[in-house]
Amino acid sequence: MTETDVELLRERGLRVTQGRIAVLEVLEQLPHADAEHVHAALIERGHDTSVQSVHNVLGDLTGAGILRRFEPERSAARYERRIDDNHHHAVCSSCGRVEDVDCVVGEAPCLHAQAPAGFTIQAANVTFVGLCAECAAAAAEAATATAGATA
Amino acid sequence: MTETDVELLRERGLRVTQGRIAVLEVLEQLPHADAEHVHAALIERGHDTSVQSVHNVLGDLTGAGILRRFEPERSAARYERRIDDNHHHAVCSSCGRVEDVDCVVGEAPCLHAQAPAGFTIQAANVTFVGLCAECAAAAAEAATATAGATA
DNA sequence: GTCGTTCTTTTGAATTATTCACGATAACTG
DNA sequence: CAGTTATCGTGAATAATTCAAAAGAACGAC
Repeated sequence: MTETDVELLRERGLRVTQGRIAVLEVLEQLPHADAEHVHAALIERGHDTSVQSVHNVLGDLTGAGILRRFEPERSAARYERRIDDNHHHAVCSSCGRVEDVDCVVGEAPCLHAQAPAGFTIQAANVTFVGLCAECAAAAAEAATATAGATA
Repeated sequence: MTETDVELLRERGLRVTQGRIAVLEVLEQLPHADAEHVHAALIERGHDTSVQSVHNVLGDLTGAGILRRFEPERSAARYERRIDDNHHHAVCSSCGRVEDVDCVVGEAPCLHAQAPAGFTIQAANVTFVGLCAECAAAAAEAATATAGATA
C-alpha cells in the first residue's frame, strides 16, 4: 500500500514525506476523518506532529487531487481518499456518522439538472441527511419508552 | 408582506419582534445572504443591531422552520426563505455567487439512492459547483488573451 | 391600560476550525 | 555528498459562530 502511495505522491509532483504517507495510511482506515481525528490517529501511531501540520498536509493532498474534502453541515471538514468515483455521503443527523453512498445514476449524478443560464457545472455534491441504523433504533426505543411511561 | 411575516412568526409560536421582521424582509431581497450580509443590510436600513443578534435571529428562524440554512464549502453559512420546495444550489467556484436550481425530479430528488443498510433518509442536499455565466466569460477571455500574448 | 411573566436582545467574552508567517528540517537533483 | 527548495513545526492570528448573564420588549391576564 505504501509503495502505491509513494508513486501517487510522485505522480502529482509532491515530495514523499513520512507525514504525507502516514496521513494517507490513516485515511485508509478512517475514511471520513476530520483534521483532528487524523492528528489523533497519527499521535497514536507514534508520529509526533501538530494539528496545523495535519491541516497543511491535508490541504496539499487535496489540492493535488489525492484527497477529497467535504464539509457536512455544522461539523468540521472531513477528508477521504475516494476521489475517482463520484459517490455521495449520508450524514446521520443524530450521531454525525458519515457513510458512503454509491451513486445509482451512472457517473455524473444529477448533472442534468436545470442549471441557471450560462452556468457551467463542474461537480455535484450530494449529501443525504437522516438517521443511521443505530440512531433510528435508539430513537424508536425512546419513543416507545415515553409512550409507555405516559400511558 | 409584513403582515404575512407576522402571521408566519405567530404560527410557529415565535414572538413578533422588529428584528425578526426586518431579517425576513432582508432575506426577501437577498435570497442567499450570510449573517454578515444580513447584518450589513439591517444597518443600512437603520436597524441598529449586532452580528451576534443576527445570528440569534437566524438561528431561531431556522429552528422554527421558517428559514433554511446551508453552507457552501469554504464559505460562511447562508440563509434563505425558500423552504417548502426542495430546490438545490449552484455555487460559482470563482466568485462564490449562489443561485437556485429547481429540481428536475419531482419532489424528492435522488432520495431513491442506495442508502446504507438501515439508514433513514430525511433530506437531500444537492450543491452544484461550477462557473457562473460571468466568471465563465471572464475565464474564456483571459484564456484567449494569454494565448494571444504567447503566440 | 397596567402588571407580570417569559421570551428576546444585547454585550462581551469564549470556542472551534482553520490559516498565516517564518525559521528549521528534510527530500530530491546533480 | 552538497545545494536547492519544498515541507514541517511552532506560534500567533483570523473568521464564524456560540455561550452566558443582565436589560429590554412582547404577549396574556386582570
